[in-house]
Amino acid sequence: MIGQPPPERADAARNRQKIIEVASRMIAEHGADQLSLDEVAKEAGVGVGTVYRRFGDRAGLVWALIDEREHRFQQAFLSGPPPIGPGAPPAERIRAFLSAVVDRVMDQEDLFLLVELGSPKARFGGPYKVHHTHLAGLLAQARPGADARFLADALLASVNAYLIRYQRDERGMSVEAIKSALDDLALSVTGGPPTSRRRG
Amino acid sequence: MIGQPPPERADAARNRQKIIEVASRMIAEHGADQLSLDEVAKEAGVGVGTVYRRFGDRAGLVWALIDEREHRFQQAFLSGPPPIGPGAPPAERIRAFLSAVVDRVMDQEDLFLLVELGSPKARFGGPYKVHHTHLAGLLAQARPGADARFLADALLASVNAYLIRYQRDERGMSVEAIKSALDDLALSVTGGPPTSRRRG
DNA sequence: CATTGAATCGGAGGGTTCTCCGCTTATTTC
DNA sequence: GAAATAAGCGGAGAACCCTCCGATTCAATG
Repeated sequence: MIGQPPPERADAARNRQKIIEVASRMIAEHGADQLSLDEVAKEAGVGVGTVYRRFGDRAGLVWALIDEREHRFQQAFLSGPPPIGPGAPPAERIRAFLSAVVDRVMDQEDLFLLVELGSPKARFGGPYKVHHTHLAGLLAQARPGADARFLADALLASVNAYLIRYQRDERGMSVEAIKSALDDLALSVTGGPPTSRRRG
Repeated sequence: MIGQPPPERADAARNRQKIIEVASRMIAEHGADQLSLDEVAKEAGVGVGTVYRRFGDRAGLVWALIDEREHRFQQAFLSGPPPIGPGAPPAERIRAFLSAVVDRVMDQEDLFLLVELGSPKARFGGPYKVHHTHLAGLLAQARPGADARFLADALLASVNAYLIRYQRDERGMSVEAIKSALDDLALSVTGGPPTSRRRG
């Protein structure tokens, strides 16, 4: 989403590609929390300085890996079929979106966990801004008068990778149960049944 | 809240005290993000191994510092005067509690920021469990039939230190505005006005 | 091609977190 | 007191993140 005034040099592009390949493979083999940038550099045959020049820091590299699958996800909620895409009423799109975010996070759970313990810049950068803008737009329609941007942050905070993992592993909730509870929360926020509610 | 079968030895207690003192002073002088455990150890006149034996890791030490003010806060919502303490209706206590949590986080903002980038064990340990149990209890009363424990996690996720700081510094929201929006969210969740609502 | 200057590379090194384990000390028991 | 033993101590060192900057390489130009 940012223009690159001078196009990337050939060797730089080659190295970026190689680094991403190696990092993906090492994560698949040893798990994301074992990822050492020193080792990635050595394995990719470049200096560690090159890794940092290309990706800024550890979280930057992780975002690059996340981005590979992110585009398809964004297509779905920006221009895909309802209920997540345009066409369904806002409240319904919100619920479909949140459910999809849960799946999205589970899909690359380790990577999202890593990103979330990076710097704030990393946490709220990357795809977060896109998700937030989208959700805030829908909320503004579904619940005019409320602070849509705050609510968007609050809902996204409820689907952060750490919390989901905690609820799954420590509280023994299934992913379905999490989605159901989230659905209930979204219903409340968008003006659903005030005190009773239909079954999940 | 955990029994300690063998009481702590005198030298160990002395060292714990000394380490906490030194850490508090160093944070007051240089800021929490500059806190180096090596330096704390040297300054306290103990080996770095002693620091880790006593506090487990960096986040453990930070919790110990947070705990010093935590007790007074817990008194307030467990047995203090309404609306945060017993006596007020649950929905009102929830809103008062959330507002107080925001103040609590702002009070030791740097420390909460540090804790939140520790391991999950650190994040959901310590005071978190107490806050969660309290909030879930109130939610179960205010909104029977809903998944109170999930909702408690979701609301607490909305008041995490990173998010508050982000809203304050990047979005330019005042603490009052944050509290007001949070109040709105809590009203929705506890069965407040479905779509319109009174002004914050 | 040869030149040239800007972009890129790479790895030594500073600073940090945390582990490991032989040595020391407090406390209990006789 | 002295001996026994469990707990605690401490610092060397492994592993890691990231910075810095001289050496190198690319690609545009004549």
